[in-house]
Amino acid sequence: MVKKNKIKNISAEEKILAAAHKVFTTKGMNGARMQDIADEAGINKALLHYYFKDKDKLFETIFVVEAQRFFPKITMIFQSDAPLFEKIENFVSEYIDEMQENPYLPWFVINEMNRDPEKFMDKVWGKENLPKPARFLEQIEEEIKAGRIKRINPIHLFMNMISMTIFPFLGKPMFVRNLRLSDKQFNEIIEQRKKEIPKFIIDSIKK
Amino acid sequence: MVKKNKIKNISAEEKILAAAHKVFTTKGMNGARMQDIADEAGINKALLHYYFKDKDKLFETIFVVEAQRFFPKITMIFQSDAPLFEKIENFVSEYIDEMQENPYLPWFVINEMNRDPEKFMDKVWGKENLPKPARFLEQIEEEIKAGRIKRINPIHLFMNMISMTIFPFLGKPMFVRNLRLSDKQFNEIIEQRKKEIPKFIIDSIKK
DNA sequence: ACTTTTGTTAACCATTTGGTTAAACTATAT
DNA sequence: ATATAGTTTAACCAAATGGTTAACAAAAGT
Repeated sequence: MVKKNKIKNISAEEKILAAAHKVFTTKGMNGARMQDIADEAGINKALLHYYFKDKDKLFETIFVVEAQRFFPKITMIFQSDAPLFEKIENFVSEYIDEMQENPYLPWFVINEMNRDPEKFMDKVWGKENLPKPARFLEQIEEEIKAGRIKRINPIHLFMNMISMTIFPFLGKPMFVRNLRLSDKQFNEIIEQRKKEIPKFIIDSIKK
Repeated sequence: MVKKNKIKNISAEEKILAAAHKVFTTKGMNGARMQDIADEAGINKALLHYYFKDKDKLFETIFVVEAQRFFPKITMIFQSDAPLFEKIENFVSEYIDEMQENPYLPWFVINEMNRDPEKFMDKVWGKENLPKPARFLEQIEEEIKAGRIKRINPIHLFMNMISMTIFPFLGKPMFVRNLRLSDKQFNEIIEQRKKEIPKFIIDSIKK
């Protein structure tokens, strides 16, 4: 009656999830085909609908996991109590690590976010559960008042940090082509950015 | 025999182009429906195929125009001979202007670029016609040698500038929600960034 | 053993979607 | 005015696509 953990069942459902993950994150919801997912999983298309009601449901299952992977670190930086500079270093470094392992992530998330912003935001943060930027903004204000950093609108600082961290993954095809970078070189550049971005920021705001 | 510029023809073809522009740039190639475009244009679906062979052809027509709108400024900054700081200011300011008028642009371009990077890049820059970053890189090296700016890998400087300029448009839904910004406030922030980004960069690299 | 539940498939179905056809309509040239 | 070339449409078509069904197989419960 209750779902048992038969070895076969698990492996089928997980094959589906792995396949759906691959297809959805590379093609997006609109570009993904249920048949592609079935093929990728090596099973019959009907089995997809046996485990997951329909395409939307399957997509949402994948999507929520990926979005949770992408966003919580933004929340984290808001709420942690580490010193500002350390916080910046942690954020950049952890984010880049995450995206080096899942380079599709930024495109996937940004793409789906723009496809239907309302539904998206509600699904990622429940209507209530929003990260509170107050702590982060306050912290910057404190540093300014203490005379340790220059006056800057915290929002710009926040945007700059996130932009420099994420965008290179989105613009990769453009960067590698126009800067004549090999894949290896691009990855090296990205690796450098873990230190380069915090340095760039701190050089800019430190008094 | 030869196509005449009858008023009606022009207006039909242009209605199609305007409609295709709207649908493609908001939904993307995969999300766009030929019927939607026809409806938007207020004409019969068959007429789309009368003026444009098929969906791919129509898409490409729109796409090339938009991509040309998005990319040439990157080329420009490489090739101009303006002083470095001025170049940065021009780039940021002009780019933001362009995207304020066409906020869909970054998403559309990034999206299609990731959908098929090879075809994309070839279509935007013909296989030969690549911008040469050498001038820009040299210029930064010169400034470093002249002791006017700190040592920095020009590639990082380039990535930072582009990232800070473009990304806020891609992440808008996230920013407005998490920072509790109204549309008006968001636009004000963006407006500020025309000065804020160059300042942020120059503060960081100036000796 | 045999009944029931769960897992899996091939074949099928309905809708959507890009694209075509043939006919009708409009403007222009003769 | 009428023939002609260009424009527009309604109706249609075939392929793609998401989803269902019915039958069968494998496990689990009794």
